[in-house]
Amino acid sequence: MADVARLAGVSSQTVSRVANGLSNVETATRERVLSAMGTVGYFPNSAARALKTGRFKSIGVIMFTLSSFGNMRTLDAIATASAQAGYSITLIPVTLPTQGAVAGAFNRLSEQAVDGVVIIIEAHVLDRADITVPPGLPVVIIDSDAGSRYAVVDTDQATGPREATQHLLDLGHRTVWHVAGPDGSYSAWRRTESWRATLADAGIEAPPVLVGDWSTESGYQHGVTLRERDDVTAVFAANDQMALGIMRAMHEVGRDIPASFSIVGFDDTEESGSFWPPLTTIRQHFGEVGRLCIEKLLHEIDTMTNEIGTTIVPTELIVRKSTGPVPA
Amino acid sequence: MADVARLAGVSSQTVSRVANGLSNVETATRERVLSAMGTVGYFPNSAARALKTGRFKSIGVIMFTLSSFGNMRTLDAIATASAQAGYSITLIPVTLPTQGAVAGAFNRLSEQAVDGVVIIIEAHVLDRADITVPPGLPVVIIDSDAGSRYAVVDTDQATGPREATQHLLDLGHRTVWHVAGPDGSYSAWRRTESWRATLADAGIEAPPVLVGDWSTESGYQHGVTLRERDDVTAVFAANDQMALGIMRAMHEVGRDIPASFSIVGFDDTEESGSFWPPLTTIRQHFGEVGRLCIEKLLHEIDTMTNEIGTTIVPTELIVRKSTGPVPA
DNA sequence: GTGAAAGCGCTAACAT
DNA sequence: ATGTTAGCGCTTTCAC
Repeated sequence: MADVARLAGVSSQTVSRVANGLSNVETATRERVLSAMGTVGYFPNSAARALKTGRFKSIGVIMFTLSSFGNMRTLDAIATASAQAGYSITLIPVTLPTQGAVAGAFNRLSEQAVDGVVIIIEAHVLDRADITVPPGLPVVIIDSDAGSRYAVVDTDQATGPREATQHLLDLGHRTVWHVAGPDGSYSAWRRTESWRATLADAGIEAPPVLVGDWSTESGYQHGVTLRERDDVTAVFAANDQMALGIMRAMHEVGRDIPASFSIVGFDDTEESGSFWPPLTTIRQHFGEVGRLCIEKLLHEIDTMTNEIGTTIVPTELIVRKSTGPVPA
Repeated sequence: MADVARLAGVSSQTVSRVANGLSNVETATRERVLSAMGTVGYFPNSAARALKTGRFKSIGVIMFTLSSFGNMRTLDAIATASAQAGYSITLIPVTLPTQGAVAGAFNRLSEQAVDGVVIIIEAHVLDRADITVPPGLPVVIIDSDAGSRYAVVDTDQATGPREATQHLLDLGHRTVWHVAGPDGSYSAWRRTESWRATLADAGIEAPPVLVGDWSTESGYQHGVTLRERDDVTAVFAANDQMALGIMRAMHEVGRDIPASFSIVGFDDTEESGSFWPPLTTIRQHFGEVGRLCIEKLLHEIDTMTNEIGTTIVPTELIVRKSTGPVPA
């Protein structure tokens, strides 16, 4: 910067004004500074700027694993929305979902060069008294029940499973089995509860829950169990990957879908419509979640307020070919 | 920091030493400082530290879209490897693959708070004279032909397609059709070239290439075309998603896989083994690519050297159930 | 419209 | 083992 100032024959102050696009610089001076910047190859040093202004123009994202369809889509939307607002994204990965690892990530948060944080950790960790977000740091949480203490953006996890279950009941199935997400996942828990409530409303006792881990493989394992039973005609899987695994198990023994077996998934991934048969599922709007998230967070950052409360993003039932009337 | 120093009755220098875990501090003093930090609620200011040291402890990642299986797996590995080395990841998304957008991202690079950059942009953009990485900034590029000017980590894109094509020829198929990735993708181009060369080596004239865009939908479209022709018995698809779309098109008209039609994909996603039928494909080791990438980059950062040259990560042919002998 | 001075919070270098 | 000094590159404040 000093070089630029010397070359342009102005003070470093004026250079700063030009760099920030302030108006009170004469056009001729501005030109001179700009060209000096060019020849010197000047770029503002973000550390110095951040030190002075206290703003980093960056948003931190805490997440366990990127390798889940939903997280990735959400992150994509977050990155896009942030970029539009001139913020970059700092990834703060938490390798292990252990208590210590999460606490560590939260503690390191304060020394991170970020103006605010989005937390995508599908677990009840924020309920723990020993894990707290540093005070004064704007935060938005995705898929959490912490709406009473933080700003939360959440997908509606109740309506979708209800629609899925009801859709199957309407087709004449006597009951609907459920392959759930892992213990400890808040989303998984709510999908299970909604499925159970829907059956209860229909006066049906819920069959035992089969607990998976979101993976295709765990879906397949449960599918192998389910295919042995003639009385299982309909399943609601807590995500599309497990649904895919279940369908594979059915195909292996020649059980036709949907003639002898119906299944509904959850997520609606890019591929779900091309599974065989194309999967009936609940579409989540991950992009919308990410967008709203950043909108909220930027507002918090600008106003330095804490926007407590939950924003709900709805889902949609997408009926394809994996569901049909109960077999005769 | 000054507060901590005052409270602990030491100089700010000693506080700095404690904060950085240096050894030359008496245990009693360290304790005192540590407790003072606790009561004050002290956290080091990364901007000030960066300003002084010139190191940001952050690695930039430039990428087009997160929503591709490979990119996301690579990013996951990059994030994990970086975290282990104490670096965070700054995402620098390029929303549009236009020339201007890329140039813009590269220019902004210099004012970004990063010590080095990983570029995951599957296109020949780096060949353009007008797009250059700021000099002095350590860079590693993934899947590129720029190995003569930059450090590159690349998946072997030749062997896999050759194995895939040869696998199909060995099964007795007279020729192998190819559904390719989009024009402009370096990976797609190399897969196509390798497929063509393998056919040529077998004395077979290559059928016309069907150009897709990596999406399931584009695979489906080409599948609809291919299923009309009785002479098409084997296809090599440039990724698993397009393979899935092609299989769907075949299922729709009742063409049995692999009895009347064989297909090989590329990538080996989490789901590919659960497609129906389970997909024969070429496995890419995205995690390894990401890991090597960071290893190289950190070395560049530490030594401030430019490690020109390409590191190749091999692939594997995974034979499942989507390929079989040519129909009689 | 422009410049001079001060200081953000930290650490490298040197002194004790 | 600890303290003192200086300065990283920028912006804010105030003077002109």
